[in-house]
Amino acid sequence: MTDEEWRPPEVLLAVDLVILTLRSSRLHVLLVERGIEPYAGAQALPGGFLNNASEDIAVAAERELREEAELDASRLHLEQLGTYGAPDRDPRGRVVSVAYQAIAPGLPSPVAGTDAAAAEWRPVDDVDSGRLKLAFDHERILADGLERARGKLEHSSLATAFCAEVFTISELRQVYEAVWGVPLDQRNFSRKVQGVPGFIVPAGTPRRTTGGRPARLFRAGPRETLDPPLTRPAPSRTREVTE
Amino acid sequence: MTDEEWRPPEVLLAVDLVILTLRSSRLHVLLVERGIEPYAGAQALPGGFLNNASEDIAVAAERELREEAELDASRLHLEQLGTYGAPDRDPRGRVVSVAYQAIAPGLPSPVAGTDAAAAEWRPVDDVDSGRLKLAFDHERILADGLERARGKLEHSSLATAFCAEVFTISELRQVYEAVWGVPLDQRNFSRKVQGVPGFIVPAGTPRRTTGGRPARLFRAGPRETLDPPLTRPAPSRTREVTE
DNA sequence: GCAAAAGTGTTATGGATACACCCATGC
DNA sequence: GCATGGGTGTATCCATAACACTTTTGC
Repeated sequence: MTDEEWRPPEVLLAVDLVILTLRSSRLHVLLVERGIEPYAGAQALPGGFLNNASEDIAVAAERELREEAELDASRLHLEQLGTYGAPDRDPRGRVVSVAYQAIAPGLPSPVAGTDAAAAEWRPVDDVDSGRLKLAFDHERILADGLERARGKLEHSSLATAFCAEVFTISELRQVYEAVWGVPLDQRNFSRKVQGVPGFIVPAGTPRRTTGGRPARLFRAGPRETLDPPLTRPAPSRTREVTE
Repeated sequence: MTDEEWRPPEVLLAVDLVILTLRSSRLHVLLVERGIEPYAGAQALPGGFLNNASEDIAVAAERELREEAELDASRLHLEQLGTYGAPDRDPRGRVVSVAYQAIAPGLPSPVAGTDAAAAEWRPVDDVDSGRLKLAFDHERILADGLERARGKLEHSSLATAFCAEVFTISELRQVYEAVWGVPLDQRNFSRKVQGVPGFIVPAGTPRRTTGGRPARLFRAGPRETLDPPLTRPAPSRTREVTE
């Protein structure tokens, strides 16, 4: 406020990405092996600094998504997760990181590409259980991203972002089961999602058989917020009531 | 990645505050009149730049809360809302703002103080309806904060942050009615909140009469997440189903 | 025919709503 | 006593959960 000579301090602004996907019914996150110090050799979330002083933060997130993961931001869900700016989080100096969360459909090949050679899909369980350590405060960022995803499945159509453009209800259910970590009744789930207007809409030819009756195909509907929501089973609740 | 000579750009980091409270059953936000350009004379959210390069962002938010609103961060709810960094959001240059949301109990006097002379509580309706214009992108920040608050009332104990240390169930209900903008049945609400274990706990002498039977007093319980949640009535849902 | 996966029907239960009714205080 | 606000009881309704059953394919 009182600015005679005083000038506000400048900081370095970085963008980090929590990119989640489903591979063989398990939740995975994209990690890169760091090539330079600090934390050289450690696993970290993809990310980087702003390109120049006039680059928009969201644009920088899309650029990193393209450069490090070879993913097209216009084809997947991307939202801001939070900003992490503890003074000592990066030994190089004052780096403030804006974390973004991306949800990608399951992809056939990992990310074998040009610039993204170091990137690999890792099961989130490996990080959760402590088997895999991440650089900086990236474990916290990932944890926040997972928590956000779990919550958003209930109230938003985020789950369809894990699926290909057309998908079956079973595939959608597997998303919920993987992210929530609970089994769901296939029959009730089917009716429930179809009961939410605008969540999923039928998509053409019901053919994609894996040995049983072919499932009908759907694609994501226009609705972003689910009403009524899909409530996840609450083991904690029933336990507490019994006592 | 390829850093021969290249250095990442630096940005100015600001903190803005969405401070909400309840005054005479209406939701208010704290606004300050800007004294300097840009937007001199306009209403804006309280906020400011980092003090120095090693100040933590959350600490800066607490400091602004103290300086501009004379509120003690340790006594109220404070959480990060989001980061706003469009390149053209501030004509002075590249300013990235980390927005924080604070919830304060209704206070007797507004904020008549020393440094916070320019701060005033304003009904959020005045901004919502367009009667009151805000500087920068602060209308969007406020809108995001309101949306966040509305959602969090359902799943968290945020509502108690609007109340004094001890409060009646009616007072708590008024919080929900003001933030959601809907009337709630006093009797069902009473049972519902008491049915959530750990949400509110009895607090001593039931005395605070305004002409009727004295209400029992409560204080916030240990629980942060509500299980089961308090669902808000959905007028949109019933309307859409009928059509 | 048989296995496998998808989809439909039915029922019991529990929570939410919408009330009527009772309680405790000030005046 | 009576007005005023706080608290409890209860019937109805509807969404959910649990499960049996039918349908449609590949082999």
